[in-house]
Amino acid sequence: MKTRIKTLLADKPLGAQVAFAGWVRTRRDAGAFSFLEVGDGSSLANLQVIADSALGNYDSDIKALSTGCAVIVEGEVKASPAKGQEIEVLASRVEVVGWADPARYPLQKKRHSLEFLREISHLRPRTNVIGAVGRVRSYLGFAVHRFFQERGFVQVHTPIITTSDCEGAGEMFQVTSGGAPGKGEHFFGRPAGLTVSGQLQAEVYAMALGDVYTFGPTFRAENSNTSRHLAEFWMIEPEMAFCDLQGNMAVAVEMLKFLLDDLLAGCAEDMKLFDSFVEKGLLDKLRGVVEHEFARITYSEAVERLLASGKTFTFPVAWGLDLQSEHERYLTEEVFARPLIVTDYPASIKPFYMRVNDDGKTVAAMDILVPGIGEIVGGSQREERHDVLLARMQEAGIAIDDYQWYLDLRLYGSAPHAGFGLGFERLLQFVTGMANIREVIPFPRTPGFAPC
RNA sequence: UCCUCGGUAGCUCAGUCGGUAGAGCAGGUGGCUGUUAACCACCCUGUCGGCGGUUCGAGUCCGUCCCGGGGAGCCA
Repeated sequence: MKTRIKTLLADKPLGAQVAFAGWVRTRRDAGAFSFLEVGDGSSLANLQVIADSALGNYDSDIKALSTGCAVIVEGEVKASPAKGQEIEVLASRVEVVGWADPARYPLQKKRHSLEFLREISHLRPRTNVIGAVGRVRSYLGFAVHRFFQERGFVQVHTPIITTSDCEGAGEMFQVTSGGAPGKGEHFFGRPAGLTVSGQLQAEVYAMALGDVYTFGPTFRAENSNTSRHLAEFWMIEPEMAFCDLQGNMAVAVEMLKFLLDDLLAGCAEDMKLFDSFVEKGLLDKLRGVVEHEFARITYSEAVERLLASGKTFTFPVAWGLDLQSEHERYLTEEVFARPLIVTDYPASIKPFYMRVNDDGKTVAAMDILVPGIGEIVGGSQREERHDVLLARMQEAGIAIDDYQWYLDLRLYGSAPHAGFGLGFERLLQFVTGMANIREVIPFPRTPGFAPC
């Protein structure tokens, strides 16, 4: 019976005979035996194995072990007499099941640059930091589902292939059958693409099931080459019926605090690694977000603040112009030094589906900005009035015929509703401190890059 | 896509005024040690990102393309 190293390190079953399997991180030889550091991916920490020279395969196998080799170990758990680890396993058997030729294996015991590791995305999860990201990503993804499920939200699997663009959400990848016979020019009878957002379809289910959410992959064919953009990324999009902008913000803030708090408790070991080696002060930063209120200002107030700041910005500040990265960073990093919610943007710079405020000039939109990343959440109350929505769509040049289904939601039992989108990888960047988004998704897809 | 800085050994980098390339680590061999990124000695390692140009001669200068870092735009 194989036991996970995480379990052995937590339970410390001194005197017990155990069996486990993993990959050798390092081998150090001492006179009559060798130290093997073995990890199985279940935790950041490895388990030290004492392999005595009396073992039958000591000279043939154990002395030849190197970083990356796969082994199955059986032995007795003992208290370690030396510093660095509490327990170790005195091996009665070490079976090598997979060699890793040290002359060719790219991973060394040393640190590697993240850029180099990206070139070997099939091997990089074996490193401490990328392995930790993998565990944290999994934990956080499950926490997202827990947050919504515990509050009665219903998950909706919105389509990956879609025929409706979500205006303002960037370029779509085109989907074709590559000339597969029998369906004419278009497999679906019309042009189709990969989804850029599940929001519009989520609204359909919100108007039937109440509170819903999507959590799935999203695709953008933008030629974006930055540390914050991917061509394929995962988005969390709740959509709530009978909900206004205030309720929307409340859910977004509660969700962020829940996720951070849960992660700090549930991934303490990995989070400590990020705090020590990736972003100093990360844990304090995250605790601060959990414990403090988010700052809130309207777009109009933000413009006033920027104009009154006396700062010289590269891009102009004026009511009606969108806030640039430098403006958002100044507000969230310098003025407030904590997460900041900016609301009520000019209608002219926001998509058609956002609800027009009574002033006729602004919409019930909200962006949550966080220090270091910028925009992490974007949401709004949706326009529920058929006539207003139709006018906005015509104004925006939307092909009305393609969106009758969306307009129908406002024709039959329309209700106020609201929702937001959260970029899962942006959140992971924020919680791990990883500077480049390519490090927080297992297989990053960027322009010109998709090796496997 | 734009601005900017880079691409030299498996990795991280140095390479002066244009004169045919070096260090540390990794790897190999041997030694030593309850070791912790072990240590000591010796040995091996190159399409200097690709293509083209200038030159007696290019890692070095010029052009162009590809890739990466940082910043920006677009956005999540």
